[in-house]
Amino acid sequence: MEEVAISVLVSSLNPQGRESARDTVYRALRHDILHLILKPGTKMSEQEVSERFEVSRTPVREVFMCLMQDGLVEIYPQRGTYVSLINLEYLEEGRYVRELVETAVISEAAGRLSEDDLFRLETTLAAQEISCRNKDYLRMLALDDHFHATIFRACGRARTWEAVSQLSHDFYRARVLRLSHDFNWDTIVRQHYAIFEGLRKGDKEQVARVVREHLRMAIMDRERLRKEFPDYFVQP
Amino acid sequence: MEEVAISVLVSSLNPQGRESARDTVYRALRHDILHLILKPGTKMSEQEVSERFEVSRTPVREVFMCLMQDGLVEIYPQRGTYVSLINLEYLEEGRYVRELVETAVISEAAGRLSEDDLFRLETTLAAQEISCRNKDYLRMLALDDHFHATIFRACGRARTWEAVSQLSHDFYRARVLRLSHDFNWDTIVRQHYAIFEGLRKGDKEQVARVVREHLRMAIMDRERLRKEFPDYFVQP
DNA sequence: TAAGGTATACTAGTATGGCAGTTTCGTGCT
DNA sequence: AGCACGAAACTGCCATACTAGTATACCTTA
Repeated sequence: MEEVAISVLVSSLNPQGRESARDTVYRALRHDILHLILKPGTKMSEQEVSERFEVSRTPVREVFMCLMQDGLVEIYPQRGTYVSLINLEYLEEGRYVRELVETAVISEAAGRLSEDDLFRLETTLAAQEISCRNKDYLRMLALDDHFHATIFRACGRARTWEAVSQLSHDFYRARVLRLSHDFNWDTIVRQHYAIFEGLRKGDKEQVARVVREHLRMAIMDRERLRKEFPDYFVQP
Repeated sequence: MEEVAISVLVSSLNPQGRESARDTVYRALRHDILHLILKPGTKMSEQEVSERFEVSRTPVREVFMCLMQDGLVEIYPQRGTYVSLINLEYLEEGRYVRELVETAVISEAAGRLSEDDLFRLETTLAAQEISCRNKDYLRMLALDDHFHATIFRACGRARTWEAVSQLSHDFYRARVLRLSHDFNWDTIVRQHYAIFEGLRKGDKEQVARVVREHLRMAIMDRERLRKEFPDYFVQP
């Protein structure tokens, strides 16, 4: 059921439907990095990955390049490729831009969504409630992003969402990191409902306010995170 | 003297200083596509490119991948790779996001720039006046971007600028296209001066207003462009 | 024992060849 | 003349071999 997140992330790889070895490896590694299965700072050898996926080094190499462009790995020629560390400055930058763009886009969307769009959002909300009850946090995270992505797409801003997401990789990883701890997803679901209602009623003020609140809530205690996982972060 | 633009564009390819064959080809092709030397819709064969740059097909392949991620080419497996057409929707989307982000960032920057930053901006302005007098339009374009990039970088938002630029490739190509026609760069330089003054005085209102005006001015007559270069654009 | 230099085992970068699709164009048949 | 078929010439995809640069462990030497 990871497809919710993945379909958003990859999408633009192959104009046709077919999936190359490259796409497979790219999806897998990207997923593993974003979900901290591959921990920041880990060394990734082309050889090792090519053996794990049973492909040659060529597609792996290309995947590494893409991941570097995404800012997810760093390649040091003749030395090695490493999962990039989480950069708190990048994190804040991503969050800031997202707040900026999303409040604007969502105000624009208020009252303009089609019945179809609203249905999609409501369905996602239902899924969120279930996942929340089951304490399936990773799926919650995916659905959270899916909710926001749907709104962007509904206003014809799919590319904007992708660009903003691109900038928010460290934000995402930090959110995953925080999952191991507490955190009340109830609040998030409630906020989503508030956004949904605001969108339906067309209340620009409300949706902008809630979204801002929603994203600011995600400003977690960074120092604590850094204390707890010191070698996951770049030192300032 | 293209370095002004290029250094901004590439930057993050190689953590070290050295440049691989891949980087060279990437830079060159990217430049050629953005400046319409390679026209939208052109077929690009791996073979042809590898011969032109006297490298093997492997780095060329990798460059094609990167360009696809940038949205500058489209790869159809077993058929060919083509320079992507300009999409007016993407163009407007890029312009919209840029307006949104840049007005916010620049208001934030007002009154907070260091002497060093202001000096850099003023130097760029001087260069612009010269290029304007010489009617060196391509350099004007590069300097225009450089001016804005400098502001972003000065507020520690370099990555934001890159992400926004990424989204603005079609916007950029359209600007290049328009260069062949009229257009009063004087106005642009004057606006830049106004921005500069506003930044120095710390007048948030002024800079935001001018930037918005500045970017809206770039809303060119799209229909005319499409009429004139019909096969450069995707049909809606 | 400690320091320095060298050999070796890595790394990523590049070149090349073979494969499997797709397109194109020429040939032969109707 | 027009249409269908097939061969050939592309395309990108992947595997493999080789090059060159880097880190490290070990051995030599002072």
